[in-house]
Amino acid sequence: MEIAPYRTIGRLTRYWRTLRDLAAEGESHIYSHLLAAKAQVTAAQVRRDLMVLGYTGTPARGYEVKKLREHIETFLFPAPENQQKAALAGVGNFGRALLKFFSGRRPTLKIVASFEADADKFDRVIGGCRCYPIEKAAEVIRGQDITVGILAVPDREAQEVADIFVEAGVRGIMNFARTPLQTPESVYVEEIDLAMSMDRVAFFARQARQSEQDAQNAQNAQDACGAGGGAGERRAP
Amino acid sequence: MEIAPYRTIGRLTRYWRTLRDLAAEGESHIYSHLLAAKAQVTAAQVRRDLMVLGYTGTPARGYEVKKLREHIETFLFPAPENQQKAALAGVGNFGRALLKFFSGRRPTLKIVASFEADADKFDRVIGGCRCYPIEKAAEVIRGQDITVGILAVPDREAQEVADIFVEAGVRGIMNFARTPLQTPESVYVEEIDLAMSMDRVAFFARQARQSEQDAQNAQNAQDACGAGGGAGERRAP
DNA sequence: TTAGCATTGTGAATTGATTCACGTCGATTG
DNA sequence: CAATCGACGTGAATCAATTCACAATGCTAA
Repeated sequence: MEIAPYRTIGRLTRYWRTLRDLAAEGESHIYSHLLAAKAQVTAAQVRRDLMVLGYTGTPARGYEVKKLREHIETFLFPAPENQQKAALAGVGNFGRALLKFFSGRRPTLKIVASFEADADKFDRVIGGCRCYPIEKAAEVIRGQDITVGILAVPDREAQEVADIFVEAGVRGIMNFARTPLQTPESVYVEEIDLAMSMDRVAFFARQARQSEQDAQNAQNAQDACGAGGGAGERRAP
Repeated sequence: MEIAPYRTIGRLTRYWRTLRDLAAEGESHIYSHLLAAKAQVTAAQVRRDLMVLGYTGTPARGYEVKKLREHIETFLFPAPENQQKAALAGVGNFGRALLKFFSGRRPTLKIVASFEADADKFDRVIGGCRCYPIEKAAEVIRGQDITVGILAVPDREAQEVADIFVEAGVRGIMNFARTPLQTPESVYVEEIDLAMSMDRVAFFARQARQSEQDAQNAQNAQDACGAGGGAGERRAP
């Protein structure tokens, strides 16, 4: 079941984008360390990641941009004729922004339907796709063979909608609600908890500030009185 | 510098939310395995995470909801009087949605300013905070002592804005652009690459579908001809 | 008062991902 | 044509995070 570590899959899409840009700039070859620099990882990481593809570069020229890109595409994306489809639940502020954000942009996955509990929004076309009442979800998902679901509903509704989606055949979910979902083993869930990310950023930012200030204070203390305490840092004489 | 593994910090905010809900329901105590169930992790994980707090429960009653919550607050959040402030760059569809999403909701961190390159938006109040031209960013950030930045600008501008932010004193960044940022060691960056997440969800969804279909086909093949091949699954007689 | 029990806190083991380090290869150069 | 060089692929080592497993704890009930 595990074809490749999940972080590798993520990085491959970044490499793919970089290769697209490189191709646009007319580059024909690239070395692992240059690709690494552009993706902010180490060269060894790149080489390790690319092992899953079965494609190999040459020591002299590195990787062929065109070929490597094709291999990543073959590995990551379905053939265009069976493009995957996604549906979004919850057409609030955030849901609408997601619809606009993803519309057009992703050639590999298309959002083809949205669902809402609020009757005001039914049948309107928002962000390029029709909005159905949530009761029709199972029907639409089965009818259009939708495999990916995006949950932008209020926290308390997330699990319920997820259950409907999974039952109807969805096998991958992006969950923007802050309630971690319970789903069968076979369903992949990407939890995107922005409030959590925010708290974490705030925490580490505060810590960085703190340690800068501490360093500053230590500096001042040292400047003020020549004889430092027992536990302080050592400076060159 | 490393006070706790970064994943632990993230989970602590989830525990905190759960504790808030539990308190609202009038629960006074909770066991690690129940907290774990609500946060979708293992009991051992919860206990390990809580070690960083220095608070300890009792074998008989588990953790006191009120006290544990307070300890997490003390650990994660600054005192109310020096609440942290954040600024958002890029007031497009997505930026606006983020402003609305975070406004009010986060007591621990407040978005107090937004920045834009597009002159049409200057001075308007969007999502509860004033929109400044990006040129004023350094000044506003220093003036208001903003420590956290949220980047919702187009990919190619992200690095440039990040540099301005960091120079002005920002020490934590949420980056919604798909270009990984280069920043000094001391700045914490949370890369939120939605396109990457989307690709990954699509990939694993496809894989799950595939393996279900394979299983289905294997099943049909077995049903059709009684004598299975050498490598097939065994079924109970 | 004591035995029994479920739970905590944590050292040790495990798992999974990343990095190291080196044998190999193919181009280039003198 | 042989020597040199730099980059690739990958087994092994390292590092970080999670899970295991068990001694210690303090309640409950007889």
